[in-house]
Amino acid sequence: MDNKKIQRERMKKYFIDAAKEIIKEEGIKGLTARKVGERAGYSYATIYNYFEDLTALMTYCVFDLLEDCFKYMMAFENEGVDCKEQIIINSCAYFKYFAENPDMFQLIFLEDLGEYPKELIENNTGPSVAHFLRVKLEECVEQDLILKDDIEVLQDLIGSSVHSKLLFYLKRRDHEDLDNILNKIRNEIDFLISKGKN
Amino acid sequence: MDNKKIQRERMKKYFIDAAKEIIKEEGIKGLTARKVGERAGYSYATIYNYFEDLTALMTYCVFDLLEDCFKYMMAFENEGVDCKEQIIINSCAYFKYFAENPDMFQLIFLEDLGEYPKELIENNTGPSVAHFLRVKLEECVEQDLILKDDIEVLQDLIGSSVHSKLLFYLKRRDHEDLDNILNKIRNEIDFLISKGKN
DNA sequence: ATAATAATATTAACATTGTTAATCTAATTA
DNA sequence: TAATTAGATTAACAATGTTAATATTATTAT
Repeated sequence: MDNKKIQRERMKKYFIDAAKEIIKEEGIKGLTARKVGERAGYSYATIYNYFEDLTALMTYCVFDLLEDCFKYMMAFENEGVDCKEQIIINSCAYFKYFAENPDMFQLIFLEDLGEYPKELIENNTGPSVAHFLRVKLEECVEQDLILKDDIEVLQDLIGSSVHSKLLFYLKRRDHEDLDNILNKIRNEIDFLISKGKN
Repeated sequence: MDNKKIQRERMKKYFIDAAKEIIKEEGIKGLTARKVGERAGYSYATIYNYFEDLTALMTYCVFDLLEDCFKYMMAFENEGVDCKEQIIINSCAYFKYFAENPDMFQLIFLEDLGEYPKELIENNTGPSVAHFLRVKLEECVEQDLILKDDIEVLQDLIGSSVHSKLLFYLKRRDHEDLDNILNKIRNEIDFLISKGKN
């Protein structure tokens, strides 16, 4: 009976889609078992036949929503542009995406989701943002902008620069405005890549 | 009637202390109005005579707990040590403090606390960790390790490196162990300060 | 010192929440 | 068509933050 599995997956999807909608419209705090049930067209308790608990459902949402994020980011790829500039553009796009979608940041980086179900990890083979950055840094090596040995550190420092700024911005721990922060990101990447080779 | 104010402050302190204890013992999720009331020796609703709501109480705790953090950090200051090394030691200490006190990280950087009461902001004149880092970087300038113009960027990049690693470590978004991360911090600061001057 | 008043603390109550157990309904199988 | 199973629903629980009504204590006025 493979139909069983198909049906089960379909049911799960109803709840996941409902949850995604709610998250998008009302944020994570707006996500409740009752609302998910209602929107999916089932009773509130039915969820528990398909998901361990609410955070399990949330976890499925994360992996689904991650795709949106990637798509947004990749729209900024531009073959013609110099690779350092491409890294800057992409990092700023990454920042802007989360600045515009704070709940995605919350979900992807902050929410306590326990361990991810392995089912989800296995399916997550798409090209990650980290991977994109690495490819571009390798291009920088070819163009003699940075040293091959520094790729690792630079990748980490650039990622840190952006993530930490997102953290402070979205959690209102500093009071800089968006343009200011984007400038800082630009400056720092420029600093890292220009001074890298020496 | 200035006694009124004194008494009010005292009452507030009872609740703040109770809340701090609970946070230390059971984490932020363990903090409830009922528990605070019980531990402070009052009914659960009395809190609302002294604080707008639970998050207001939490905010007071943050500022109180911040002091603990500073003390811990400053214990690592060592006049004899080279300034680059001092920055590394201090950054690692900072990381370790939050690694050992994840709830402090949650409170200080992640929790949604709304705007801080101005009363608290005004009293917060203690030397911040950021300030300490800046002083040490200025020392590095004097020793010709870095350029004066780069202080800003370097301060930001070092802070970002540590904060972002804390974020990923504490929220289990990567799976590196503590020693590994501390090594990375060391490497990155070393990279930033060694390559800074060129 | 006692009565009136104001300040403060407590209890009761409400609306929400996640989650579980008991019950009902629809589908499958014999 | 009857028996069984799977699935969905309702009812219920305990915990939470918060508010309104009530009780208590402290202050003030007579």
